[in-house]
Amino acid sequence: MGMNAASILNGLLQKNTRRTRTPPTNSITITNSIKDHLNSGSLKKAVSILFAAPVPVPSYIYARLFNLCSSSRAIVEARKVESHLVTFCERPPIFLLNRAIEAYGKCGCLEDARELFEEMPHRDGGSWNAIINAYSQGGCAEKAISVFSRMNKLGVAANEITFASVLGSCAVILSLFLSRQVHGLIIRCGLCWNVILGSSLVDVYGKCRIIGDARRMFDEIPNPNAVSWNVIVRRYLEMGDEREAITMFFKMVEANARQLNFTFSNALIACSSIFALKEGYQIHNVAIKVGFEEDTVVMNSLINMYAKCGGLEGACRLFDQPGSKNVISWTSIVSGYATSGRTAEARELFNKMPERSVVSWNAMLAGYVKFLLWEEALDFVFSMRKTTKDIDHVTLTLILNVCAGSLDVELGKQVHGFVYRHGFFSDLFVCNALLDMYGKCRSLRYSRVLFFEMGHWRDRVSWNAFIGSYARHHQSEVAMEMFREMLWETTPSEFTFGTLLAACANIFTLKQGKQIHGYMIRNGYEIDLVVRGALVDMYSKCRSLEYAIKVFNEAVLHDVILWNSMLLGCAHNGRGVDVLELFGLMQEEGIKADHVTFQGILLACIGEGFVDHGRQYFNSMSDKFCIIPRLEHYECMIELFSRYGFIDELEDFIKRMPFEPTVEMLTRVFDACREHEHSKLGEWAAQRLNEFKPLTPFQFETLPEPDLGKL
DNA sequence: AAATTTTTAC
Repeated sequence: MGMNAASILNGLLQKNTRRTRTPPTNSITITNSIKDHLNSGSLKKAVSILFAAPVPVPSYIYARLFNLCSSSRAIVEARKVESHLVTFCERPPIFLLNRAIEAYGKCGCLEDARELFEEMPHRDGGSWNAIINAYSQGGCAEKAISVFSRMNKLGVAANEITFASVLGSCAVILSLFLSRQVHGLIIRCGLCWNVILGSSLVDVYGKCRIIGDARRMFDEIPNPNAVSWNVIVRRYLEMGDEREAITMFFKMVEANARQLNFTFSNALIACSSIFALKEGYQIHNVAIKVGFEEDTVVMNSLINMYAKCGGLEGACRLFDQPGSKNVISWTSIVSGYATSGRTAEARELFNKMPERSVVSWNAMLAGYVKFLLWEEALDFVFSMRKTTKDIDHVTLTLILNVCAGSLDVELGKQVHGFVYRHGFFSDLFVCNALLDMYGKCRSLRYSRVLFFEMGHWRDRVSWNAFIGSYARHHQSEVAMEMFREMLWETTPSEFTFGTLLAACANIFTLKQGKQIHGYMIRNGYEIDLVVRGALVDMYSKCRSLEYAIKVFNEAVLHDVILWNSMLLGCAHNGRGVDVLELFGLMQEEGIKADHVTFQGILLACIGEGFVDHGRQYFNSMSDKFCIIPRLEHYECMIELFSRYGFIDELEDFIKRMPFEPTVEMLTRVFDACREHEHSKLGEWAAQRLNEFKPLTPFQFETLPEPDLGKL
């Protein structure tokens, strides 16, 4: 302890001076020589000349030396200058020692800074500022604050520099209590008109998520500068109030304040996340007007905004401008195509990328995942693992989504192992994706183990995933019990209610479903379209069609999903005529039917025996509604013809299908033929059934080995 | 003399 480089050098210096009685060197010559080196920026030479001279130099030379040490982060030189100073100046001026503390702080040597500060026989306010700032800049917010409180106890007056550092530290530890106290002190010192302190207060209140106070502080700043505006825009964005972030940006334009490129990117992020294409376009115009269209950050943010807000053409136009192509803009473009479902084009662009980062791979993969293209996604993961060893928490989350979507619990377990081995276990997003995967793969055992292993750093999403796995196992009582358990720890979200209601719908427990509905009303939860759909579904599956209709009618807005819930609800309750009537109303409202709508309609036709109608509706799908009938629609038609004995039509239908009939279809046809005594078609079906060989189960091991564990 | 924000792509 205490034998740092400075003190060793100190000792050497003293020995040196004692032994060799060098004649007093001309101090002016030395000073001039050091000045020359300082002017040409060669710090090392300046310091070595100083170090060789056993005489003090004027204070301003030491000051310049320390400043250069600070800006070039030269710790060795800083130590040499300090040791020279304390050796040859009997009582070094305090302000020079303050410079030394600053230099140590800037070099990140907080221990040197602290030691010097503690050893100083006399300190002034600047010494306190220097050490507090060193701590606050060096990432030791708590230490900065504790030195500040020591300073206060000793009655040393703080100034704006002190407060700026302290507020910076408050913003790191997110202490609202402390921030308010410092705010009080600032007011008492009459410093609240200082722009920097004002902006810092906006910053710290915003970071503590007291956005109202942040805004009040902002409004009190007499002349907000570029940083002040940037902070308020950024804080609104982080609060999720994108509208206000954009509004503040335009206010800034009105106020003629100078923009920073970051302010543009913050405002554009706000536009992206609420799909505000029009506002984004206006911001683009501002960027052109103030000459920011060359700035890479602004350019990339603009490309990203257009790509996200559905203005892909605009994004491409910017992208095609010379000098606009880099990894980030490439990735934005690929992501724009991928997330809008144009995966083939996205992939083509992706393949053309001159350079890719892990984010580029993730963007492409996210596209496959979003559009449920599990096979493509899996192939893509394999080539990703072959091409690069880059992988991050986002990749892992996406791979887990693929596992969940394709119900591949084996691959999921491999990923789980990878997560353990590579230190991703502390990532809540990854762990929640693991929980979700086990839940969707119906691996309740693994879900439970993981959920309890996660202990108390789980969040609301973890609970939702966990409750979801019980719901999927039709254990709605346990799901409800877990819900009550959840309330001790966190607050539920709309997603929770959707999950619980689906669980109730699956096992037809009206009582619990009503409890959840009641809980939501009592606690003032907004019933959004998803939850409303789940409620309609639950009530109708629990045979409370009247409630279902009531919930349906209470909606201000009916989207196609809500209509579908209602249609299917009626269909499941044997109210086929109502289904067809509702379908008419739905079209009057101008809602475009989708494939689920037609499933409801066809089910209604089956229930009512409307064979003609069924046939017409089925044909209208592709003729009028541009919906390609899916497997389930073909199944409905086969059921319709089979149940009502339309065997000739059945034969015609099944033999003209654009794909091979499934085992289930053939079995149904076979049964229908037996019932309606139609041996010809029955024999045909029986023969086709015999051709089916037992399926070999999908083996992950036989695929090219990705071995997620080895990299 | 010194200090505040921000770091764009999943």
